[in-house]
Amino acid sequence: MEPRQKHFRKREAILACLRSTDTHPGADWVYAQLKPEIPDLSLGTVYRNLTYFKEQGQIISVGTVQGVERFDGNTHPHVHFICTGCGAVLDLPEIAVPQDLTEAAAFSTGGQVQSCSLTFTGLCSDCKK
Amino acid sequence: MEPRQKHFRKREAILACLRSTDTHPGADWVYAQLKPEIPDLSLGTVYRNLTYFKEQGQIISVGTVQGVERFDGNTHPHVHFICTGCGAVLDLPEIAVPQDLTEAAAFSTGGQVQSCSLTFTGLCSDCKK
DNA sequence: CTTATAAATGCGAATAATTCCTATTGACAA
DNA sequence: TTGTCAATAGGAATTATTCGCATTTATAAG
Repeated sequence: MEPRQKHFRKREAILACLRSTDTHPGADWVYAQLKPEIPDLSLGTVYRNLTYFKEQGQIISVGTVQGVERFDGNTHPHVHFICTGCGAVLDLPEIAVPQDLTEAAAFSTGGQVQSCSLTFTGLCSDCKK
Repeated sequence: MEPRQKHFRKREAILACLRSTDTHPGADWVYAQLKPEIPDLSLGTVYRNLTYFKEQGQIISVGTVQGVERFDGNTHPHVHFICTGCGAVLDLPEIAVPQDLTEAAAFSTGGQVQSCSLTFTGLCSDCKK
């Protein structure tokens, strides 16, 4: 089974790579993952497409951790935990974001709320030791 | 009334500047504010002290907005709204963060939770138009 | 008073993540 | 074949942030 258009192979590979992991990686990690199988991949293309997908709402930005922006291919609303020790970003699927808060925020600002992010920061179980 | 120690005037001025505003500024804004009254202030000193205060827990980082890290002198837990149009960061004092979530997060990760941040993103009332 | 020490700072260089520029390529339609 | 337009590579450029080092200041010690 061939990929439909060679033109979009890299774009699709970048999205697929991001969706295949739960490490919430940065651009350089995605690049390093794909480079071996796509030798002529450019880092600029990774940045360009991550920005593109983010604008399209197909991925989200978890924020900047230790200087690099981290992404998440899972757009379903969920909570994150960021370890200040090792820089790991974890999902906390057990914790739900109260859904009425977004309406309250929209009312409070008088603007248009597009997304909501609840993030905990601290030391993961490994770095805690 | 003399400042106690000339040695700490700049450090104190940086903290006071951050606490005097609700704009959640970045390092360059603080520098621009203080430079006229403290002509020999260095941008490096602003960065150095913001990092220092952040480590001390006397200020918090709101996150990176359009490439620059934004700070908040108000360490009392509260919710933020970030406008993707103009880059403004607003407080949403009407919205409370459920306090039991932090315990749930600590239990869920098995680690040590140090802080919690709830942030909404969208367009402010001005940029909405 | 002099000396010593350590922290805070200024200044400019260095770093590193991200963006920008330009030529090239691939897809597709006329 | 030709034209057009989006996607890309490659590397240069940008820019926020950090680093290195000499200098200044406060404070304590001799």
